Amino acid sequence: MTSPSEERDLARTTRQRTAIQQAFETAQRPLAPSEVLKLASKLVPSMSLSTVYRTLRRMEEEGMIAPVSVPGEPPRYELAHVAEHHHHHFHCNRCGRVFDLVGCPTGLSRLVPRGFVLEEHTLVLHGLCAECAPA
Amino acid sequence: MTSPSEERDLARTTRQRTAIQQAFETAQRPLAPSEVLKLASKLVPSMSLSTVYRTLRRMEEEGMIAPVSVPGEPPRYELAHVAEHHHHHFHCNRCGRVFDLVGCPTGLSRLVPRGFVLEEHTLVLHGLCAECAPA
DNA sequence: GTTAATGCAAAAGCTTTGCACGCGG
DNA sequence: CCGCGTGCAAAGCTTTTGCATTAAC
Repeated sequence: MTSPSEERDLARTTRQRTAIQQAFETAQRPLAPSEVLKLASKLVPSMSLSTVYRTLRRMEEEGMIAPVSVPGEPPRYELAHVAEHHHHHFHCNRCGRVFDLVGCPTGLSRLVPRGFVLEEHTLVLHGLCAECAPA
Repeated sequence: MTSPSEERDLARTTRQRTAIQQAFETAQRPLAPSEVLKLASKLVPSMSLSTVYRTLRRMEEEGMIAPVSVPGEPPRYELAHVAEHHHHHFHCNRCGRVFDLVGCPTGLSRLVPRGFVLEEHTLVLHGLCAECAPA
C-alpha cells in the first residue's frame, strides 16, 4: 500500500490549478463545477469551464478531492482530507448549499435484505441551514 | 376557484400512458426514463422518448410516481404507493439496478448541527444484490 | 367536434473532446 | 526546449420544447 508507483505523471502547478485548490480551501464546503469556476475566476479571470472539468477529474484521480452527490443536485466535490473522515451531508432546501456533517447512523446492516452484500452507504439530510432557519 | 380539488385537468388514458404505468407495475423497482422507454415500447412500439419524459413529469405532478435519485446515477421514478411508506434504496454496484428497502436508521437527529432544521433524509446503500453477490 | 397528447426534430443545458498555442519544469 | 495544460470551439448526452397531426372523450 505504500508503493509510490500508484502516482501518475506529476501534475503541474499552474495558476489555474492553484486557483481551483484555493477555491476549495476557502469555501470549506462541497462545490459544483460552476461554483468552482466562479470562485477560481476571481484569481484567474481567463479560467475556462473545460479547465475546471479537466482539473476536477484529475484531482479526483489523484485523490485530492472526492465527489459528493446530493439527489437531484448537480455533482460536487470536496477536499479529500475532509472526505477521509467518513461523514455525510446536509442540503439546505432554501439556499441550496451543502454542508458537512459529523457522525453516522447506526443499524444500517439490518436494512439489508438476505443475500445482499452491503459495501457502502450514502446519507443526505435535507432541511434548513442555520442561516436559513427562522429565528 | 376552478376546481374543487387540487387536481389539474384530468389526464387522458392513452395507450402510451397505460404502457408506462404497466412498466412500473411490472418492474417492481425504480426505473430511469430510458428503462421506461424500453419496457413501454414492448406494448407501444411507436413510443417516443419525449412522451416518456412528459408523462413521467405529469405523473409526478399528479402524485402517481415519486422521484428516486441515487448519487451518480440518472434520475429514476417509482410508484407513489411504494414511496408513501417511508423507505430507502439499495443500489447494486454490479448490475446497476436499484431495489427498495424496508426500515430506516435511527439517531439521525443527533447528526444535525445546532441551528439547523431537519426536514427529510435520503439514504442509499450500495453493494451487491442477491443475484450479483458471490454464492 | 374539441382539445389534450403524441411524435418528430430542433433547441437547450451540462460535460467531454480535438487541436494549436503558451507556460511550467 | 519539451511536453503538459489551457482556451476555444465543436461534439455528445440527456432533457426540454415547438409544432403539426392523431386520438381521447
